[in-house]
Amino acid sequence: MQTNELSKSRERAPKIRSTRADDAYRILREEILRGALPPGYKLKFDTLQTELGYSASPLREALTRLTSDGLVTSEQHRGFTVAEISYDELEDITRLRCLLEPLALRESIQEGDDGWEADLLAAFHRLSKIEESVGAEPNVPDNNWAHWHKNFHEVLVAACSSVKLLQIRSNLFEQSERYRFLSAARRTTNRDKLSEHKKLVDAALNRDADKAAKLMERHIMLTADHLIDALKKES
Amino acid sequence: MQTNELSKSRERAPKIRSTRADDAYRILREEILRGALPPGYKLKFDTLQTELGYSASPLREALTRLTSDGLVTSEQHRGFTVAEISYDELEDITRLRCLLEPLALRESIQEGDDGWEADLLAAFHRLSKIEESVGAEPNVPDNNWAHWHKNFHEVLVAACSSVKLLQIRSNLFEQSERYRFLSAARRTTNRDKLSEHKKLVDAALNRDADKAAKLMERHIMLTADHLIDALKKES
DNA sequence: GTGAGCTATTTTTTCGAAAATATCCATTTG
DNA sequence: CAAATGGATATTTTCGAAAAAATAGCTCAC
Repeated sequence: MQTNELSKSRERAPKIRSTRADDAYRILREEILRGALPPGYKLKFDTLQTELGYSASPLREALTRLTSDGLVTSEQHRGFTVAEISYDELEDITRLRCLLEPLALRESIQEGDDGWEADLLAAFHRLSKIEESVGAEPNVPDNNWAHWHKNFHEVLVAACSSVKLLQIRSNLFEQSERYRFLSAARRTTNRDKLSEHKKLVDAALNRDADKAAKLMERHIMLTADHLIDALKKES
Repeated sequence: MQTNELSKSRERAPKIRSTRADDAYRILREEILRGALPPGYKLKFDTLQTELGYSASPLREALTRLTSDGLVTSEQHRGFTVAEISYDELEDITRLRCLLEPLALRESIQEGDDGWEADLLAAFHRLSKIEESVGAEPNVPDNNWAHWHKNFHEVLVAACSSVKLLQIRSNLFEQSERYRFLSAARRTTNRDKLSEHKKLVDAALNRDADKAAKLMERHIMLTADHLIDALKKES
């Protein structure tokens, strides 16, 4: 049990204490997103408990949350399973993203201040640096790239004032992410995302909401098309 | 919904038992929706445990789910609280509903078959019967009315094929419901909702998606305006 | 051979108590 | 007097085991 070490480190910096349920949630989400826990995989408490070192209560809370996120399904008295994937669902998610993501972007562009512009430039810079270095090996689903890509898209819409819209957007983005990871191994072509992102930044900073919205929609559609292609090659 | 028939069939085949966490979830959601547990109320485990008779684990799961639903907030190591309400949030919810609810309705009208038409007529019938009997006492937030009203709106969009859209819609509807209940005690005027619902049914059965969508948007806006008026009278 | 019923086993769910953390309040200290 | 200290209390979170339910395996009747 890590209780000893944990409580020691907590003594030093007592402010930031995450619960074990939180940690379990993050870990499981990661593993599901990147396909380490594949669709349909039965999430047994016994296994998870011994493998992750968390007891049933925090695990159960984590799985409950993931169920709300749409990454896990649950049946009464039958436990939890990693959610299945399907073309239909990917299309469904994509369609909604095409509607909501541009909407959030429009508002963000309208409301964003100097701080937002700065954040956006910073986020783009980080992303492009990663993209350069990863560019050589396109087939490796790089952890860092995913992180900064997500961050970039989050900053892009961050100035939007609709909390609910941002929540929904974030959840849909996350679900798309899983499809990306699941098709990443089979991905062959690597389109020039950097320039797509660059164009988004330019439009945003020029406060050209119409253009930005259009670019965003195309960006999402292109990504989804790639995913569908990749998934089809498998089957 | 067909909850009655379903539960009856469950009695015969005693296989399907709900978990205590499920029950706790439903109970707490009800109480929060109708304001018995008011915004800002601290949800202490000790109290809930003795009052509802559930132990910590199922309660915790219920509260976690309600947090995802936006009815409860939680802070690490600080437990759970009934979510606060605000004009801003109500506006936010309303705006999104005005966007998504008509969209779902359009698709439902496009895809709905004969069975859907029948369900819709049935749902409207039940609602109008309730509405007649409740009409005399407009200020009583009647449990049954809320149930059949929710059911009516659910059936309206039920033929929409986008699972995610329906999930989001349902969640936003639920959050609006809380505002309705919270303002119900202070409600004075009682507009003619029955005719609004009637018009929706007619447009839907005539497959006039444009008209139905417009009616729906107006319906949501009117409701929200009433709520805001009612809430303002309080402060 | 098939399938209904029964038992053993596995797995989920729930409980009651222990551990970890936050909160409160009195007291001290600068 | 304000802020820091420390200990008592309240509360949340987690654990380990018991209870409840599902699943698998087996027997036996037909």
